[in-house]
Amino acid sequence: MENRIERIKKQLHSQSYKLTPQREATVRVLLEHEEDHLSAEDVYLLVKEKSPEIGLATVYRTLELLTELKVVDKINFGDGVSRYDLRKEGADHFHHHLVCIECGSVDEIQDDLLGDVEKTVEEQFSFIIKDHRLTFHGICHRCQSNTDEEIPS
Amino acid sequence: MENRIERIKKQLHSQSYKLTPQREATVRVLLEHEEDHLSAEDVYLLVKEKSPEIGLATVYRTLELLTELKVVDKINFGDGVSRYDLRKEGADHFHHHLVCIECGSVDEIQDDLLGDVEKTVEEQFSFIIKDHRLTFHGICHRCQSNTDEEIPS
DNA sequence: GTGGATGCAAACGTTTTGCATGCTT
DNA sequence: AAGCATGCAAAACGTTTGCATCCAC
Repeated sequence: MENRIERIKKQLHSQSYKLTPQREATVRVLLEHEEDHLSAEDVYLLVKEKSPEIGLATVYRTLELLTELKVVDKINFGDGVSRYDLRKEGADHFHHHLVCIECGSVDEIQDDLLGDVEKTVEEQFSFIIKDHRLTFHGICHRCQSNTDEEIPS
Repeated sequence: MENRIERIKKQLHSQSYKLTPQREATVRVLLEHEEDHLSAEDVYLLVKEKSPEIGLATVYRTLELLTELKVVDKINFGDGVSRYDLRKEGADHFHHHLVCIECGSVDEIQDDLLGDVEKTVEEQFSFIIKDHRLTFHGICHRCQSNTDEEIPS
């Protein structure tokens, strides 16, 4: 935790940005909710719990900055809001997502499933891949067992 | 062209929706611009050329309806607008996209690249895949040859 | 004291909604 | 006459921006 903050701090400094208290509070929320896929508003509300004076615009500006630095990835599951997902330590590719159309849950796949596919695409379409987004929509394992129960969000 | 309209008409009727003139005009625009990735506003402006009395809300409502019927797929490339992409005839999977970070162009890949990957995911994560979204971000073949020219959008 | 960072409120662009009107059967 | 579909305008929503203030060096 602390060393991840330290690393992000260095990354900011290397581009002459500072890790202000507001930025640190935002990063901490992201670290504490690594498994969730928080929207800017979600992050704002969580940061506000510990630092009530923070403004929504600052959260947006911080998230934008972190996206530029590739500390987080901005992703959109089609529900009209952007969500922010911390990059895993040393991950050179963006992980994939399983979105359940029943309960709305989002699970992550860390495995690099696209190695071969990317090689094919680069050769066949002369396209130099810099990043990717892969999301599967379907029914998660939890909803398969609880077929007739409502899953609260 | 005409038979594709006919098929969509039947699909609407089967769910007791009508193919009104406005809906038909919208579908025709989508068919005529199958390669593009039009936003709702884009569609609206194009429909307006031939049917100037149409309202933007109707276009939105039509696109929503077509999305429900899986005639089109709604997709978001992260620029804040939803785009609508006709499903290819008989395509059982949604095609993939190559988004160029230089010139903003969007190319399509019709090949089913994910067969093996999906099998792995379904087995390994007990997830029943209903749909997918795969987008690569990188440099398209045109921008690789024209490295120092500006490509107009 | 200078420059970046912040908080607030206003502005913005996209999408949705309410409602009165219109069309079709 | 009933019910869906439409057009318009207003509202809603997420996000960005302008600006005065603040803070760190």
